[in-house]
Amino acid sequence: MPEGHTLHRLAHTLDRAFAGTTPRVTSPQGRFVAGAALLDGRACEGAQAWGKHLFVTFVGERILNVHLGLIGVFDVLRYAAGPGLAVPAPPAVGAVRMRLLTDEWVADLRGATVVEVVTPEQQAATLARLGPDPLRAGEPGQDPARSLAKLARTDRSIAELLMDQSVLAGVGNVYRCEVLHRHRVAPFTPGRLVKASTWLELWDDLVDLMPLGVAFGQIITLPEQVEEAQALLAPVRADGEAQASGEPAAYVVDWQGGAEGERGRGRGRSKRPAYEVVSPLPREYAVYKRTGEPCPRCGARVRSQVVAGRTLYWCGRCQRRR
DNA sequence: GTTTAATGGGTAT
DNA sequence: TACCCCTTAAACT
Repeated sequence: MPEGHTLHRLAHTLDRAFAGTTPRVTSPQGRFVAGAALLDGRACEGAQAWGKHLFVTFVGERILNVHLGLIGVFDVLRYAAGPGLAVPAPPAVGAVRMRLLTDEWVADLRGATVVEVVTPEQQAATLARLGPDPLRAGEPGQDPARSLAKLARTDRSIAELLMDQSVLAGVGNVYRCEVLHRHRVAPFTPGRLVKASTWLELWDDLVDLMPLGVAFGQIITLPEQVEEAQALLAPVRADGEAQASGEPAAYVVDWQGGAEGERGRGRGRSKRPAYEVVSPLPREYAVYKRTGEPCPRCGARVRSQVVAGRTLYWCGRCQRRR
């Protein structure tokens, strides 16, 4: 279920699980056997995400590149309470393209559109094609002003531009619908008519919102939920130990929630292991997937339309073009 | 048992 | 704009 927040959370979890270890790398399903052999038995140096692209680096400049696409899933589970306990690894269920395994952690990848081993040069080429990532705001090159020149000379709609990863990296269909609604932006406004200030407001909002998505493992955009999520994070952010550890504070909730690693209620013959992310917040949105229902702000019916193969949702009244 | 939808994106037309 | 790839599970028959 991948927008940028999913990949950044995953990068962090994989980094915590495998950096500094030498995992076994296999392809139970058999479609990544050659690639897995290139990584098997090599020490893992770490994992990072840019937009929706995930990279796991191994010694010898071998980099695992994963893109989950629409339906890809990368399940990371701590199946043993500690290293060296000789707990049997869980069986690979379903179409597991690649498995990373230590005596403590297992990570199963399914359904991804891109799984390949790349060189640092190839990684750089991929990154060069990406626009700024709100989850990397403040880092060199991650500047929303970069996108303004593109906006100024295109008739493509703002809804389309938000999904263009070379304009903005990491936003997908849910974040685009919701952030446009939050700012009352008419989705079909051509890029050249979007004010620079509006673009920067959208960016700033995503910079605030997306870390909540990372921290809670779900997209949070309803104003009251954003407030609640920020309140839940506040004490964690203030935690001295977390600060000292150098971890991005927004990730810390995942320690306390024990998100990955808690076994949930299995449903019999499921093709995926059943562990659940524990989140205090129900999955609710203002407009996404709410066609015909009332806009939570003005009560008008939410509209939807397929745009270039993706369903766009918006409120016809408060996002009316002016 | 079969069809469909899902928070993506590439390539052909 | 259409079609293709990846996989699962819920919603249909």
